[in-house]
Amino acid sequence: MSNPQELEDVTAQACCAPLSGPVLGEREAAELAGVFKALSDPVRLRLLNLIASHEGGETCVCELTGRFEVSAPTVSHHLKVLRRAGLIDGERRGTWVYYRVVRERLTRLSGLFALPASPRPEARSPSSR
Amino acid sequence: MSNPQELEDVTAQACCAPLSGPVLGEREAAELAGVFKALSDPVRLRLLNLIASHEGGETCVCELTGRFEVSAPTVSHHLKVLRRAGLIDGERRGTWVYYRVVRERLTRLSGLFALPASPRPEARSPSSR
DNA sequence: CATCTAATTTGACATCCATCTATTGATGGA
DNA sequence: TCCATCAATAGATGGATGTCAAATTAGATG
Repeated sequence: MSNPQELEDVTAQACCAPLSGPVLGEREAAELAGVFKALSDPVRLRLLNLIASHEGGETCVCELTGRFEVSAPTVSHHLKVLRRAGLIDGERRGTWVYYRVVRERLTRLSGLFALPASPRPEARSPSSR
Repeated sequence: MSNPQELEDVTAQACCAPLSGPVLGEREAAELAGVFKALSDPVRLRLLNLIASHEGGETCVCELTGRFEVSAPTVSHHLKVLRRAGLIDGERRGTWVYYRVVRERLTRLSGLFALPASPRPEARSPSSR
């Protein structure tokens, strides 16, 4: 799961500066978009939620399949997508596989939506172009 | 743009509790996923970034088209998607249309990725099932 | 009213993606 | 070694989505 060559992280240096910060380059935008794409599915969101809120910090896949209206392979697929986005990481222990969230990743995303103190509404110059 | 019946907000009560919080219901997950879907495109991300970082707090569409490798109708389409997700709002003034970010929306997203103090790693009960 | 420009909508098309069934890989017990 | 179970992969398919060109709407101006 955390095997280096098995699944490269497509979003290595994505995300950091807030969305209201300096202009996003094409590359950063693409990487960031990848993370959000991973979060853009209801099932994946619920999977992430279950894993993140599970006591012990990790969840067995066997606890996830059957809890959704989709088949086990589909759950597996979604876990893979979350993993490729760097949001979770998995580890096999005997028969079962356990997933946990990548804390730093979630923490970083949080900062993305920070906004500056004020949008200076007095500066509303209509046709200032 | 902010015309009530023109474009209903599909994510009215989406998002609030952190992803690590109480279990996400199907409906909340679907609504939240919608917001992330809106953020899952590089062009949309750059548009949002430009609007959010523009001085005066708003940006004329005329400043956005031509700044991308996509056509004007496509930019318009993406702005509509961001609008439907409740991330931006637009207003026509004379010939031009101006967009601004919905601050509270971005602020709320920030809280989503908050994590509890510690995942209690000692509680790693392998096959507690 | 005619016309020009800004922005959006429409319709078409190619690609991507979530889902399933069937199969394969991995682990552990009889 | 054989089999049962958990998890992931492979391949197929229907629906969603990003894109564009062309048409349309909305204001401003002559």
